[in-house]
Amino acid sequence: MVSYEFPRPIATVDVVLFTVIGGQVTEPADRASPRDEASVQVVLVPRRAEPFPGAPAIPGGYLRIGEDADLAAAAARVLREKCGLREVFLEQLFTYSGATRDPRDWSLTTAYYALVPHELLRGAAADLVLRPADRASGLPFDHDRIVADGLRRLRGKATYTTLPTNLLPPRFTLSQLEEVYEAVLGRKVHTSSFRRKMGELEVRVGAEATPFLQKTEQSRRGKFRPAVMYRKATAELVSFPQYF
Amino acid sequence: MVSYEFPRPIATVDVVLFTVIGGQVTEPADRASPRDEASVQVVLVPRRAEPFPGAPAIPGGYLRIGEDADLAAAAARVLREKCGLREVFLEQLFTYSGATRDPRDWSLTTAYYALVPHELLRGAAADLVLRPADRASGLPFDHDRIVADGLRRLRGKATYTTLPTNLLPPRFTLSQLEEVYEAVLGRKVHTSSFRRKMGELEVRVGAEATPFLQKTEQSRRGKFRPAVMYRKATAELVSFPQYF
DNA sequence: GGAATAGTGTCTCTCAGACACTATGAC
DNA sequence: GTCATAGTGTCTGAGAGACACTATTCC
Repeated sequence: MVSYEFPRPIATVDVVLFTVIGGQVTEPADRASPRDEASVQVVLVPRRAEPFPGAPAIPGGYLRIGEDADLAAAAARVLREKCGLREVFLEQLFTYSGATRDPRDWSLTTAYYALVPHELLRGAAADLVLRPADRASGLPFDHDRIVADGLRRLRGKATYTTLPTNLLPPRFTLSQLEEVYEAVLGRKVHTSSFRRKMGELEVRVGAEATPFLQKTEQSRRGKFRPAVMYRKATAELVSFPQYF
Repeated sequence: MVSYEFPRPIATVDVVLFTVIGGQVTEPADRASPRDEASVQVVLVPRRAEPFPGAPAIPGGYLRIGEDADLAAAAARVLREKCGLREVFLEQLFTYSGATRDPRDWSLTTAYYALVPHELLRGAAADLVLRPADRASGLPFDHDRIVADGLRRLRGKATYTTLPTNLLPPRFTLSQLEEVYEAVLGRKVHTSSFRRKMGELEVRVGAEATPFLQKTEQSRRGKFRPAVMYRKATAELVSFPQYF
């Protein structure tokens, strides 16, 4: 039997890009203000094309089968072209589809979510818009739902993995890490328990186990007691033995 | 700016269908043999079309944009047409893509995984092939990887949700439920702890909480002590407060 | 010294793991 | 009674939650 070809749908990719601002995460070390809370933001880009030109939307675009090796490569290209970002954490979220979600034709979009430390955004594209991730609504297409799903995934994985470390630069303090977790989870964590669990977390490198968090010689200096800066032992996601 | 149309990829859906056989799950109540372990099986269908005609593969097919409302509907149609199944648990797994995964063209397939009690398979299509899910290999395309990913998802969700209940008929005993969890997780669980956690599990129905497992008047009779049969309070997935 | 943040020590209480125990029905 | 499965009671040990405490820096 010869394979019969069916009409093909529109195929696109969309990226929910998250970052964290506020608190100790982005403030200069010498800031004087009392601690304000860090918050998760979603990065939007004004649409250039029809439909909805000008409306802030999550970055996305057509799959280019002559150019993209696979969907992940297409998502990375979108981040590069629309946000000026390279080498950020990127993971597939969900594929949304349907006869009516795009006014033009039956369409299918594979959504990815990405995490970026805020400092990397500052040198990137100029037309980026930040919105609090839990209050993003009124976006075109089904982007409201995609953002909500991405945030849910981020929250879920934050409870048992080191995923939120990807929202910080390579060197960070434990206070910053705690703030990022609190921003993502939407609640305070117990400082002592948090440090205990983080400090006990190990990662296998071949046969031997090494601590996931490695002390560096650097410290972050501000108006008060300096904080030790840590780096990750691996870029991989690491799971906690138990929940938070 | 007028939207420029790019060439579209092949779009298909594939379904990893799991079931559990053996042990108390499928044996007749009066069987005399000593308990053999239950095991997770993946359901395969011999391919009818090129490429790889005749080879057992996970059921799949072209997306039909004139017929399918969305990808989930396409997956449900595939289960109906190729396996004779309706109304089984079905959830999106991952979208696989690339220029080379299908010899014909740049292709994209959204994989779903589905769970079915074995008794529903007996009245279904005749050409179905069962394979132990953890030893399925040599399948066409990238189906080996898709099955492995589906099994990993099933295992992962089994540790914190009631997902494996979908591998049992509407009425089941706690022993059967334990066997299904053991088959999925690939290890024994502690009977006492398992029953304690299952028994304590509650589900919110509006404002009030009711037990997830509801006793029925029926009991499952065999050669030995009869077992109380339970039913689920809800078809929804329920999460445990903690891990197993 | 005070203010503010960084970081630690330790108690408690919950709950999963362990396992011995009882219960029921066919024979 | 025995056999086999169904189902329970209870101890314990690990570890998250709670919170008081100490440490370091700038002023």
